[in-house]
Amino acid sequence: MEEASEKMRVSQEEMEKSHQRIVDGAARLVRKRGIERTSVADVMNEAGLTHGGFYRHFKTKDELVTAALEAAFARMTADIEARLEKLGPEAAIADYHAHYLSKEHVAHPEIGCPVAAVGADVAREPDATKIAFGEGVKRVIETLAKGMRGAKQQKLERAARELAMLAGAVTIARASDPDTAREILAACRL
Amino acid sequence: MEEASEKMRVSQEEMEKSHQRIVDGAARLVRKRGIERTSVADVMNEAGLTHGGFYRHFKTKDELVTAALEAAFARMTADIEARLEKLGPEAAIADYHAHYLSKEHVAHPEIGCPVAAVGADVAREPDATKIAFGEGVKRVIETLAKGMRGAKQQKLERAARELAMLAGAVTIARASDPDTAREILAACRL
DNA sequence: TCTATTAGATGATGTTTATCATCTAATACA
DNA sequence: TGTATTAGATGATAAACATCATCTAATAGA
Repeated sequence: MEEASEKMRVSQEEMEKSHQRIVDGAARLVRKRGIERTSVADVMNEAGLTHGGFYRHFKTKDELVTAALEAAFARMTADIEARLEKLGPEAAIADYHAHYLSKEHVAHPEIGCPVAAVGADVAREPDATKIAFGEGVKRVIETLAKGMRGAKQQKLERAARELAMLAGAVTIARASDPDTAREILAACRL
Repeated sequence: MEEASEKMRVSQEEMEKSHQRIVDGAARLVRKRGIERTSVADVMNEAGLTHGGFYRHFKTKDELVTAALEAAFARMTADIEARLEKLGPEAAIADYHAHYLSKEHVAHPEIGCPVAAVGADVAREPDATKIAFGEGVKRVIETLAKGMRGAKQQKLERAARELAMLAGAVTIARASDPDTAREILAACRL
């Protein structure tokens, strides 16, 4: 095991690991602090690197944000998929519903749904970012629909409404005083 | 009508008008560009003033943001109230539902619902701001509940779910590509 | 093994921004 | 009417930040 010296060039393999750390760190920081309040330097720090090296990985901060959102959505979809595998349709949805509206999810945006965490932010980002976001949303809805019964179109629409309500509820809960937060979550919990 | 000279002190009445212009401009800018991207100087400019005078009206930017949110929620509540007056219960809710999910609302956050416009932003603001936001949400829910039938608690819960879904849907629509936006809105339109 | 390439480090740079200090000319109250 | 007060203007200041230029030491391919 050699120590990394200061100005070391790193192997391709190492570089890919760096890339992953940068994207994952950005996905966490962006959901926690928002897009604007997440600086490139912070992300690089989080990845154990310094700010200058950033531009070997991404052309701009926007590009990083887009990649971070893709990563966050991928995790979210995988999470739902895992519950489907374990619990089967309907039960998986109920389980996810409860998880989404839980105290823990509300308290930890950095590992939670990107829609609730940065939905309003992304509305002001460039088109490329919105396209990635929309793609992520579409995939989440399709995954949720897998856990529902009925005709395909009905399932997709029900899934879309479900996501909208969940994201709205958690967004409101996080933006409100604890009392109002409780009320909203309880009303949506059902 | 006298011209306003450069370094004029203005009457109390005039000052209150300035105050209103500042708050209203902030309410518009904040919903349009987000809290971070709205600078004190921009707001003052919008109000026809220069940046320096700002601190005669507010102690900090946070205080302005809080006031702006209160103003935005007040307008939203008044809007629902007006529909209730004109259309009566149920019909007013249906009307507001359709308006909320309309292309126009999606395209104009600066005059629309603050939850969809800056919900994610407010989650990262100081407690004082969140308290004002929660208060606004509570008032909107109570107003929506007036337009519903059933027991009081049921009405409040139904109203809360309605607001959550509406805000979630519009947030997603604004943050996505046009295609995904259409799908979400259609699914929630019912 | 030798050399061209490059990941990451260091150190600007220019911009944007919240906030403060100071100034001036009206207002508001005595 | 005269004087203390203050709304708003001008100009500074200091902190963040995204991005660029440059440097260095390894890697990767011959």
